[in-house]
Amino acid sequence: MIQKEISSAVIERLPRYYRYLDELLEEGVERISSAELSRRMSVTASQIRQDLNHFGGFGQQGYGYNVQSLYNEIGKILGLDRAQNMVIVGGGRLGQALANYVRFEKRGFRVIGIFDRNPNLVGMWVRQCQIQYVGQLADFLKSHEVEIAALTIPRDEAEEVARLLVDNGIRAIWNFAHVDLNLLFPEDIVIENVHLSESLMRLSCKLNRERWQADG
Amino acid sequence: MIQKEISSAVIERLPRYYRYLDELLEEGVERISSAELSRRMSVTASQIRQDLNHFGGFGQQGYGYNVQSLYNEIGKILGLDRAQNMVIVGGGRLGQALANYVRFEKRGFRVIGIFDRNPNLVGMWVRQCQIQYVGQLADFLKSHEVEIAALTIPRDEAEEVARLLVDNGIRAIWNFAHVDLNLLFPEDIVIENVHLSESLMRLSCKLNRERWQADG
DNA sequence: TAGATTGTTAATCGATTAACAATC
DNA sequence: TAGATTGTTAATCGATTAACAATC
Repeated sequence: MIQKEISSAVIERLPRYYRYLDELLEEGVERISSAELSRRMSVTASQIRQDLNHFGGFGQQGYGYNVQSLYNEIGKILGLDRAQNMVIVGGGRLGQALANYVRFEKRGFRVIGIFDRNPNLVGMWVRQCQIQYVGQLADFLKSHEVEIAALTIPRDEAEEVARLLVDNGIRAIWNFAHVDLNLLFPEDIVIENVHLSESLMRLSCKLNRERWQADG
Repeated sequence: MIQKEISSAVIERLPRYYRYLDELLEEGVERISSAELSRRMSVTASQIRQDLNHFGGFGQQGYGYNVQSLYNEIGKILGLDRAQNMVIVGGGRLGQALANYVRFEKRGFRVIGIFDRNPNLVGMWVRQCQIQYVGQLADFLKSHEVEIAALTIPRDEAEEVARLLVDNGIRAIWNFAHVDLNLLFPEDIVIENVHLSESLMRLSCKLNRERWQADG
């Protein structure tokens, strides 16, 4: 598997390919051409071929792509071919929602700890985990192999906790707090921001523009 | 306010500007130059000026931008200058998390109904709403003015419910289910997808590439 | 072999950045 | 007026699409 420098535009799209391939597998489809996949996903066949070729020839001329092996290959690129431990910091509803999300487990993500600073939440069972006091987080990270942390706490606390996480070996932060953590850490710490309120604003913005266009 | 055709790349960035302007207001900053803002946000000053100019001259030569008025203007573009009602379909933890999220209210989004098909959840209070049975959704939409619906239900049910929503006047769907609803509806229905599992895969993908680069 | 479909190069399109004249 | 900083045009860069030769 040759990896050229892959643009983030391609990385953005990979999980979506993966999802469609998963659906194809469920349907029992064995092979698919870029043209057929392009119809389903409504992107150009050209783009599909370009994207997949970044990783070396997954396809075969005159045949197309084998769904199962393409699925496996993309899974490897996404790092889904191994179990990955994860902690969740912030045991509120959002943290609980993430912990309960069964599908993550199917992808190899395993929540091994949930932490909160609120004593009312500490001790509560969420799926297979009991919420622990956040003061125990550092020790926990030292004694467990975890690279990924989800951060579902308020903005004000996020930076401090993020530093603690990184200082204790966390390599990737799935950040739901409204701070741009990426500006605070060196490049080799992976940050994926999910800013829900910004997403809602985009929705509202598009809706607003619709109204505009309808008016004028 | 002149509105040229605005690229989605710009719309993507607007909420982030809005957030930074909000922070500046909290700090009591009255004016800011594109250069200074560019430092804070770590984007180019050029991009900021280009972006803001899509909407007509918010700035003033030799002075910069007035934080308060720029904040207000962007707020208008984002449609935050008026109250917007919203229903949540799916009363699980994720739906509850969204309903509880206070900050949305600050932005004018008001959750006026939560629905679920699970009888165990029906009747439960979440913030100011009591979860209702999903069978009552259509009637509710007919008798209330709502344009926005958040969809936090499993993939399999999403399409059917989305059709019901659209048939009953919903104009914008904030979609957390793992389906591309945008492929199913005409262009004037606004869809904003939040695919959390894909977000986590991107995180994992970047982490995976880090490891690669470290190795070889 | 003929047909299908990829891999890959070249052309186009759009978005970002640089530069500078306009103007507060 | 002089200095600062925008608005805006032009240049660059990157990503998407089109086209077609390679090959299964």
